[in-house]
Amino acid sequence: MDGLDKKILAELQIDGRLSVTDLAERVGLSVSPCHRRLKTLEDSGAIAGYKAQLNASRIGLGFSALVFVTMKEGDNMAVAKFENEVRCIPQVIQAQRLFGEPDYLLHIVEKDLHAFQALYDSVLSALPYVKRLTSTIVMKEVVTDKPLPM
Amino acid sequence: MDGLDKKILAELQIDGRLSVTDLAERVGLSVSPCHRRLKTLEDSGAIAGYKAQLNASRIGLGFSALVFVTMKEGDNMAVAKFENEVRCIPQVIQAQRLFGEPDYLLHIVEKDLHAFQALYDSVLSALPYVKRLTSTIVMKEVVTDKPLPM
DNA sequence: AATGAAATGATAGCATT
DNA sequence: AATGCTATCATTTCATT
Repeated sequence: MDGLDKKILAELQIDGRLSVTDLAERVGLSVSPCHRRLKTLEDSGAIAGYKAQLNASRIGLGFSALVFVTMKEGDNMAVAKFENEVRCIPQVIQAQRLFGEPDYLLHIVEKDLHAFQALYDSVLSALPYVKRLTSTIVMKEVVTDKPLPM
Repeated sequence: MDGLDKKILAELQIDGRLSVTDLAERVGLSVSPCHRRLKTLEDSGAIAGYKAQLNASRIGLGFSALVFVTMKEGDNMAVAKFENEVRCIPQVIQAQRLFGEPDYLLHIVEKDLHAFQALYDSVLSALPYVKRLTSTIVMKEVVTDKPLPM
């Protein structure tokens, strides 16, 4: 991974739909070698994929909350089972396992506070091996989806 | 926004580099109307942009932490000044203002624990209007960049 | 508001340096 | 490893239904 590869990654984090022609021009390469480098970056897994960034509130998801999860002592499958359940909840758009307590942070999006309450009562509270849930409402996204520093 | 628009958004959240030709086929439309809908979704802001998703640890950013920020009582510019400083820190890839205390959650990526310590001591501790910082190391990303539910 | 067709432009493979 | 060339495929506009 040299400077040209880093330039390619930087450009594609700003505009993931750049044509290889435009990309080549921006990084100062002609089309073919740029295309070859791009494929290598994709195949190596450095580029995991490409995604459209949606404006959540424009598609009816104006509410966002964080839920901290503290786990009970469980058997050695507790972690895997809990994580699999979490992955199946569409409103959980991000989940992280932490060192120490709480054990997890879940980032939730919903239509509004009422929809969140319903989700909390019926789905989140029913997650297995959970000792305690603590939630915090997000007031504002200050920084989202920032390009990774390189 | 009808069902076809939602299908278009769902597909582009899975693969943001889909050609309009492929997209049209997947949503069951011919190319031109699909192209027209896509432009409308982009122009309306429902699609904010497109981005390559990078594998952070593959580009030397194997360390991730959360930093909770509690603010001092400040003048009425405190919030704006703090947020502008936060936006300028490349390692802060996500920042949210919360209701109640703590006031902010910052999501940080770095090369390793040492790089994080350096950032913490020299940059994060120097942020204005801050009363207290609390940090938590992320053990594992369980869910990242999940498509929004529609 | 969707379709088909046609001109312009992009992609991807291959031969060359 | 980068370049230029070329055939194939995609994008985008416009006329039609």
